[in-house]
Amino acid sequence: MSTHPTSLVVSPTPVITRFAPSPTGHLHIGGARSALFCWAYAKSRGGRFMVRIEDTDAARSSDESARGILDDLAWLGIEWDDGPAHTLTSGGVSKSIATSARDVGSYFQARRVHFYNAYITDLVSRGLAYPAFDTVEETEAQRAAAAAAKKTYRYPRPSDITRGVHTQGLKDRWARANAGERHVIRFVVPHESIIVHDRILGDVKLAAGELDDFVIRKPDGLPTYHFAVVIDDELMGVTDVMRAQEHLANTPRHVALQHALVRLDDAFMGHPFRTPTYAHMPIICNMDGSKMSKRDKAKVGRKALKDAITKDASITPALIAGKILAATKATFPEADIAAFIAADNDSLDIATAFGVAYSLTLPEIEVWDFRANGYLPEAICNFVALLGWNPGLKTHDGKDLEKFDMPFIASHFTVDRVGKTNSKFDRAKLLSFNADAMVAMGYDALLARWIAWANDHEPLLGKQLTHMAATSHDRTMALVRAITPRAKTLRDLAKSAAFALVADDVYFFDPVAAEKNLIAENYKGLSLVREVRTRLEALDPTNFTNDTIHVIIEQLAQQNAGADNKPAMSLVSQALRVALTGTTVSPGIGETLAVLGKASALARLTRCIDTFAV
RNA sequence: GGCCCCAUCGUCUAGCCCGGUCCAGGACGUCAGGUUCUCAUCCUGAAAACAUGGGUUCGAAUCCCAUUGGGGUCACCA
Repeated sequence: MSTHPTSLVVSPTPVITRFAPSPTGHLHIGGARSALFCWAYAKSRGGRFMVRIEDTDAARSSDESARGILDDLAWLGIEWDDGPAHTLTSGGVSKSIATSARDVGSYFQARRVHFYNAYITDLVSRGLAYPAFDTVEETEAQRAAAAAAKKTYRYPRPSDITRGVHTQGLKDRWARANAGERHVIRFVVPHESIIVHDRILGDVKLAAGELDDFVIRKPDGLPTYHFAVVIDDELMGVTDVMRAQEHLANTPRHVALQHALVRLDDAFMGHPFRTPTYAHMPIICNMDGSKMSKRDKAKVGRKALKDAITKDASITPALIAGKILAATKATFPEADIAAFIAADNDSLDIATAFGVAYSLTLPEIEVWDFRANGYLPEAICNFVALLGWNPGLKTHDGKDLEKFDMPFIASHFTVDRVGKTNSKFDRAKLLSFNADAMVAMGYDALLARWIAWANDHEPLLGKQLTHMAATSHDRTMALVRAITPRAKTLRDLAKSAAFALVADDVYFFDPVAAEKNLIAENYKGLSLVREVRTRLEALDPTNFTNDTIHVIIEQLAQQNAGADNKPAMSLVSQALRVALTGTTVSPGIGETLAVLGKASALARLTRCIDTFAV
């Protein structure tokens, strides 16, 4: 764990890591962990952490997604030194990131096409890349034929192409391409085995002949992922690549490209591309072992839909569309919904809209989901850091150290403590971490966070809380203290706080609870409520605290002790609880009263008495 | 299916590299008690794992091999 002091001296180049998301949706929780580890590694080595937006899929990428991903990263506290400038605004506070990024050109790949094209041209001129004119249908057909014959499909190198030779065939192809014919550019892979030295997995060898001539530039002129990554990592000085294991199989392509490429810029003209160190991290899975993906939302939505249809055959796509329209004002064609049910599409939009319309809880997959549901960034980072890594330290009482903050991760992270095995994402444990984090920050901070969260995600609640905190701060703090042990997320907080947030004259008396605790035994409970009301009325409003109230309640309980002389605490408190909240569940009865305050408490007791008095 | 990676309680993991201190420790969850005015919180305790089979060795969770199982990847997506 402790870095050897010499290692810093030995390593001359500063560490530069990067997180390179594709802006096609929200930040995936697995991506968040990748980013966290890259960030932590750079920080632990005094290096720089970079974010680059891989928007080379013109059809699926969007600036909105890019902004969302950057915002989620910033919210998590994973701040990049290099990358797009971004301002995080949360709870009315703004924070700017990447204000002194290195000047290495745009951090959006779609704006770096000139770089890629220069290197493509160079490769072609050296007989290491060639235009190919196959249609998508043709290659698809060949692939299908190979699959039918149970053979591995590899793109066959054209006979007019020889690696490293600028053949006449290549010249002809280039002429056709320049004339405007639709084409891709393929890389002429070397016939040699490639070894990836992985810092987590060890040496991973790919035999010669396993790679085919893969595409490095698409018909629209944009580079493929493989090519853009290799060019940019070199040009941007990336020294260490850390990413999920799903990328392991791509790495030989990248290494092959690095071996073939040389720098074309003045400062480094002719220098061969360097191979960064690689570390492939285990994958984060669902509890059922499958890879955690955005499609899981569709799966859950579809299952609920199917269950509903099984129960009630009259439910049709048209009916569902209507209900979605009513709930979300969004319109979906019946055909799309039918296709969704039949698993012919996995529309996230339909799944989400369906979830809203049918009050269905979809699994949290993206950072945004956790954010909206009231998880704390520090809890998420802490939890996610433990998926595939741990500091290997003990607490003072000998237990495994597993609660820590971002500075700790930044100073203690080492690649050699990253594991090799995939992990399952256990929400129950995350919830536990989140609950602990809420307590750990202290009630003042928690209130501020709760309000900030509510302002962003539940504006009405935010207004209510802001008003309450401003007008009666003591009662608000009492409320937070009372409900925190009953909540695991910021969103949960509102559930336990509902009794205090509802108006004095609208909450509903649960009939069963009222019968049992107020009316039964000849209105025993109600008479206790009357008695409490009389005694509370005598209290000074400024002295309406848990302690003073508790004394009064205990006295009354003692006076109503049963034959065994045990105070009738349960009798009194349950009667009061129903009177004050309409239900039998609330924080301690003294706390409940104190949170409401004298005026509100008396009003509620009066309303209860008026409602049930004979 | 080809190629690649992986394998400790239900889950996250410590231990493995440098065999003995491990009839395997912690955490979450579960269960049982306790505290308690309800619900929670909190406290105590319990059940719960080295995938299987071969080696190597005086000795294997730790090293080697095979099997089985799981995962990833095979795009003009990234």
